[in-house]
Formats: sequence, C-alpha cells, structure tokens
Amino acid sequence: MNIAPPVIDAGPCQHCGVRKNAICRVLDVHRELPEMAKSVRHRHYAAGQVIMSDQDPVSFLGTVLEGTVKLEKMMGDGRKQILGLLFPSDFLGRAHARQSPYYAIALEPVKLCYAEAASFHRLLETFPKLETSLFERTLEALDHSREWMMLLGRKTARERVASFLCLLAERQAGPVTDDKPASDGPLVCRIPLTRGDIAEFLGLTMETVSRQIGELKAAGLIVPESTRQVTIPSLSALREAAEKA
Amino acid sequence: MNIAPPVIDAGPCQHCGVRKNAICRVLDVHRELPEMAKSVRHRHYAAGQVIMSDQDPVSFLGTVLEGTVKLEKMMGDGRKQILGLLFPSDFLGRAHARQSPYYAIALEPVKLCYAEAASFHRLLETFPKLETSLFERTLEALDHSREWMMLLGRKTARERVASFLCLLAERQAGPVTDDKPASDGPLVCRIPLTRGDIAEFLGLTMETVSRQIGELKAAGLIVPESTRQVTIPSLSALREAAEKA
DNA sequence: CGACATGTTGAACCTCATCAACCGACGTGG
DNA sequence: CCACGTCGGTTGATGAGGTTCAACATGTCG
Repeated sequence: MNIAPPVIDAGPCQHCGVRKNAICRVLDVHRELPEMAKSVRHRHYAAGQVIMSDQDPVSFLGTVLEGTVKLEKMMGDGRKQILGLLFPSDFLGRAHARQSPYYAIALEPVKLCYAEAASFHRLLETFPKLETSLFERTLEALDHSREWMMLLGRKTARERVASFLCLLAERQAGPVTDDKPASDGPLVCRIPLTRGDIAEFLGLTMETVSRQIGELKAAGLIVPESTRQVTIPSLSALREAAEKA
Repeated sequence: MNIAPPVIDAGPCQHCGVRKNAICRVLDVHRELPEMAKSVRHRHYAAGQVIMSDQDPVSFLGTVLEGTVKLEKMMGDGRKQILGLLFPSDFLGRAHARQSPYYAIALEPVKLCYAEAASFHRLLETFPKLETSLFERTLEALDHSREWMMLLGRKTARERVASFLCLLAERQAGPVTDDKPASDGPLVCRIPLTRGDIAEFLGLTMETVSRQIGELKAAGLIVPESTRQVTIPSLSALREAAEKA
C-alpha cells in the first residue's frame, strides 16, 4: 500500500508555460528549479520599447515568455539589419560579455523572465547543466545565423520573402514531436513585423518586400487575410519557393 | 631555503604554439593538459581537401594548428556561401550534433589537432572549464557571424571588400595585447583565398571583387604586391572605407 | 472626421551580375 | 624546348534585379 508523498511547493517556475522549451528545462523540478526561481523576476515591455541597447552594459539576461523581440544592429549612417527574432522560450542576452553587441527591441508587448547579470552567471556556475543547455542554444543560434548568411548573400528577393514566411510558420507551429508531426495542411501565420522590419531582416527595402508578397499571393502560395496575417495553403510549396538549401 | 620542484614532463601539448589562444588555454599545464593530450592526435590536409562534409557525421573536432580553413554552405542548385574562415588556434567542428551543418575545406595545407567526437565530448564533461572556454568561443563566433550578416545585408561591394581585407589584416596581426598595441603603420596582408573564394565569402561575384580591389588600389588604400598579397598603408583608412558599424 | 503611420504602386535609375574575350603563369607532353 | 591546355585573374559590354523617389491608398486612433 502506497503512501502519497507530501506535496511540496516547487515554486512559481514549476507551471511556467515555456519551461519545457526554455533553457531551464534541464533543471530538476524539485531540487533545482526552486533554487533558480529565487533569482528571477518578470518584466513587461510595450511594443517598440528598447529592451537592450548596444550602448548599455548587459545588466540582465533571461527568457522570452510572451511576445516577439528583434535583435538589431545599426551602422553609423543609419543602415540597419535585423540579426534574429526571438519568440517565447528563446533566450535573450549575450552571456560572458560586458556589453551587448546589438539592440533588442520589442515588436509586440513582451513578457520577460530575467535575472541580474551577476546572479545569472552565478546560476550558470551553480548548475553546469544550465550552462550546457545555454551552450546548445547558442550553437543552434549560430546555425540559424549562418543559414541566414546564405539567404543574405545568395538568395533572390522572392526566395528571401518565402524563407521568412516559412520561418514564421514553423516557429508558430511549434517544435515537431512524435504526437504532432509536421503537417502540410493550410496554416495561418501571424506576422508580428511591419514591412519595414521584414525588409531589415531580409536585407531588402520595404517596397521590394511589398511587391514580392504581392507576387507570392498572385502565385497562390499565400492567401493574405490582412496585412499582418496570411494563410499558407501548402508549407512545402512555399518551402520550394524558398529554395531551402 | 627552497628546494627546486621535480621536473615533470607535462606532455606534448605543453609547448604547442597555439595553446595560449586555443580553447585548451584554460587547462592546468601539469594536472589537466597531459590528461587531454592522451585523447588528441594531429592530422594534415592538402590545399583544397575536404575536412568535413555536410553529408558526413561529425566524427572528430579540434583546433587548427596551421593553415586556413573555409566553412562553406551549398544550395541545391550550386550557389555557395562561405560562412566563416578558421585560422590557427580557431576551433573546428560542431559540438553536440550528429551532423555538420556545412563543409570545412582547407584553403592551404592545414595541420589539425583533433579528438574523436566521443572522446571530445567526454573531455568537455571531464573539464567543465573546457566547455566554458568553448562556449565563449561559440559566443564570439556568433558575434562574428552577425557582424557578417550586416555586411551581407547592407554593405556595398566596396565596403565588403574593404571589410574583408581588414579582417585578414587583423587576424594576421594577432590579438591586441598591452605590450603589442594596435598599430596603424603599413602592414603586409597575405590573402589565402582565390578571387572566387573571396566572392563566395562576400556574397558577390569574382568579377566584382576583382574590380573593387582595383579601385581600392587606385584610391591608394591598398598596394598590391602580388595577386595574393597586399600592403595596407593605413589600416584605419581602410577601416573607414569598410564603414565599420 | 482628420491626421499620421503603414502599406502599395509606378517610373527612373544604378549597382552589380552575366556573358565573353583576353592575359599571364604554370605544368605537361610531344 | 616550345606548343598547348588549364587555372586564376582582369577587363569590357550589356542587362536585370532591386533601390530610390514619389504619389497614392489604407487603416487606425484620437
């Protein structure tokens, strides 16, 4: 006859919506997670708000809980390039550096789970598993960044826009698991960026982006619901247009 | 009165020329380095030889001792993009992955210090310092990759070629230290890439690269010694032309 | 309802790609 | 020894893809 174990409060992190995909997923729910919970806080940002500037020191790091963040770099004369997008469960911040090498700006209202820089690095030392987890995330970010170098260096405007829509659609569908296989069926895709932001991400102008979206629509590869939302009848057909390497 | 400590052979790694800049610099010379030395071997590659293919599993990882390596990605229709260059002391290989996401190809004769994938990952577990060191290298690689995204997305052909020459010159000058400050004086710059390779790195064609080098020469920013070597009268002037962000 | 930001469309222009000829260095074989 | 082919590089002519500039449409919010 079993005796029910005593119910232990594992702290606020236990029921966090993004935990199964964030770097903290490797921590033990009962022994380690509550310990980490002591160091983190939540914070909200309005759309358009600067979360980190390339001027400021890195004073905190953390995980995106809700909303979308753009990482942006700017040249002296004002030319800009978006280096990456962060969605819920993604990690935000440059570890092991005094200064952020780029801007982080909220595209929508953002909710962030963060720790002060000093205590964050202490957490990394306390939980080597956490550092390994962040290391693996960093390796993935490097892969994505290099994938985008291919896009910026070699793809046509058409391919770039198609690639971008594929990226959004795949992130919004969530990671592929055994019980949720990759479907090719029609799926809705929210676009949390302005045409100008898309252009900055793709190394184009917003006029070119606008025209290319028009052509993808004419080709039947996408069905615009509004300027900020499209339906993708067949993801694989769109992927084709993106010339996935 | 002191007694001289017994001389202990610290193994072959102790006098390695790149150790002070490679990931293994964090290991203790007497306790840890000899342990690691047991797992590594050296290997040579001829110019043009494929070191890793994006088809093959990652069977080994290591550090470049001599020569230059290009990391390259290829699209289905043959379009290519160089994702990065590796110089002596740089780390080669994608940790924590079954398959390499790109090609690694020797541009010159290359000497590599490597470990089998399984034993390499065992080393990372044995020496957490080593993992942290590799993690920091990965973060730097990510910074460089994003820097290059700016170049590929927003810079003109002229700026790209100038940026490339600055990159080479700075790497060949070695890291800036207190006793070796960054000088602006004339410096020679070896170019271990063909015009075609440079083009692949910069997202251009080799014709455009050739013309831009010609214009930089006409502008007095570089003085060609041969097709594979230039003198840079003033690095800061060249940096100016690169529109460094 | 009007104002301002966001997005679309049109026309002219420009940078860079494409295609092609040519050059020089090198290595090979007759 | 020299003709020949190959490879890397340069130079020229032409054109396309994307930018730029400008007008106009849409949509959102006070």
